[in-house]
Amino acid sequence: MLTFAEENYLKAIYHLSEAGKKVVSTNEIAYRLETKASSVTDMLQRLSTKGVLNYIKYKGVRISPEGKMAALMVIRKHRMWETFLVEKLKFNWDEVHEVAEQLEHIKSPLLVKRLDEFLGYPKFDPHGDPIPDENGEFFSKPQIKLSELALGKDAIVVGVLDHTTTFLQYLDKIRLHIGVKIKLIERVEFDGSLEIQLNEAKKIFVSRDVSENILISEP
Amino acid sequence: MLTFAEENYLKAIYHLSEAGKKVVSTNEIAYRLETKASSVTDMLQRLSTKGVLNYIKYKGVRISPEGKMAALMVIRKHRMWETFLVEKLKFNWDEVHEVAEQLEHIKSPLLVKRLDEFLGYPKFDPHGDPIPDENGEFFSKPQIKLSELALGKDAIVVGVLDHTTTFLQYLDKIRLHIGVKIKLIERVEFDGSLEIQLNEAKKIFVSRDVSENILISEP
DNA sequence: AAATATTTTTAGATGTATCTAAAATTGAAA
DNA sequence: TTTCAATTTTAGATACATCTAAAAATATTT
Repeated sequence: MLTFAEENYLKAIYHLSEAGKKVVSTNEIAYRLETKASSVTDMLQRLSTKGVLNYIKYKGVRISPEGKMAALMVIRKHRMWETFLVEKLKFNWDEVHEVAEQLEHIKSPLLVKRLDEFLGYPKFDPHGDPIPDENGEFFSKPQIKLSELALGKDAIVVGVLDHTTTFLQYLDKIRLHIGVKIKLIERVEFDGSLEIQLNEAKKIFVSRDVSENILISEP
Repeated sequence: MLTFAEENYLKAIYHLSEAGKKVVSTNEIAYRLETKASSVTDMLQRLSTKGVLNYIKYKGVRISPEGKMAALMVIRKHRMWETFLVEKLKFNWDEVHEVAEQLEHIKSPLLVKRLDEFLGYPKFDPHGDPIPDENGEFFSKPQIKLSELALGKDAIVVGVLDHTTTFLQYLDKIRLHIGVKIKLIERVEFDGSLEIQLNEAKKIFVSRDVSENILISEP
């Protein structure tokens, strides 16, 4: 049985390693979790003993198959709770992260099963991120950044890379949500900002920074 | 901000003191929380420093007004989550306790508010226990034990004193649920067991032990 | 390749939450 | 009222999760 802190480390390592593909360094983990490298070393040694990480001193860490599954189950719960909060409790998509960070650690297989049923087996959370199923499998839509969209092309907004409150609230303000159809009207060479059309109606400008944090897919 | 363990101690002390009325001893708390008296002493000293308990060495402990409110908010969340699990996720009433023990520690005022709305502001949980409101206030129905019901009298089942899985499953089996109308047909003097009629239909026998763990009120 | 910089680990503390064993206090019985 | 038993507290450990400071290993630059 993993503690809350252990689950958080595992989740961070899973994300940093791009789904377990890459080796992750102590400093990367420390930066991500806003903690000290020495604390990370301690935890890596403990998680290694528990068999969820393959850790070699000074050489970085790799997530084990059991560790990957454990991380995926935490991510599954996190995204399922976010979906619950938005769909059922009328939370805004920028209000769910912190609460889901707590709820993701609740241990009850029955609860996860029933919640999944109650939500109608959702495949994506309110931010467009895929929800792993009970076997850790999930859809990964082919997607590119809005900044990479070709001029004149249509696309659908399918996700965001930044999950901060400020970014999500800004997207609310400009009415740019998951599922919205967009067309690239113009790209300003000087600063990389874009003029886009939303739902064949309103035209808006977004900066390069914003366009690099919005994920889109072919319609 | 209180830790999980601190909240659990406060809740236990609140219950043992009968809503903060009585002074509670170290041993009582240790027995209730299945821990050692020395661990309890440690915790009482810490909680006393935090202002939620008034503790005098060797003389027992009394819950402070702030402590009482904190305990009530944990109990509020516990009972609200139990209601959610039964009403929305189709849990049986004997399956909810352990999960609610985890969920009651989630810190989010917005979540509590929205959950309350979502459930339609319930006043009682699936076991018939009252749910305190945001000010810590709750209804306490005038209620007696089934064992104290007068012969030939009608009553409504409004609660249980024992919350264990085995007891609740037994009540399911004999179809004795919250809200059921009962009438006392006969009391066996020898062992205190009762013959009762459920919903003006089926007649059943229950032992004294069982009858002392069922709460009823006048119809 | 040696010197320097960066990264990582170890050593030693701190706070939480628990334990066992021993000491102190209280309450009850002789 | 003294003695004995029960209760409660303290002292000293252990595990978790974190920290700072110092040491060790690795990577980079000259």
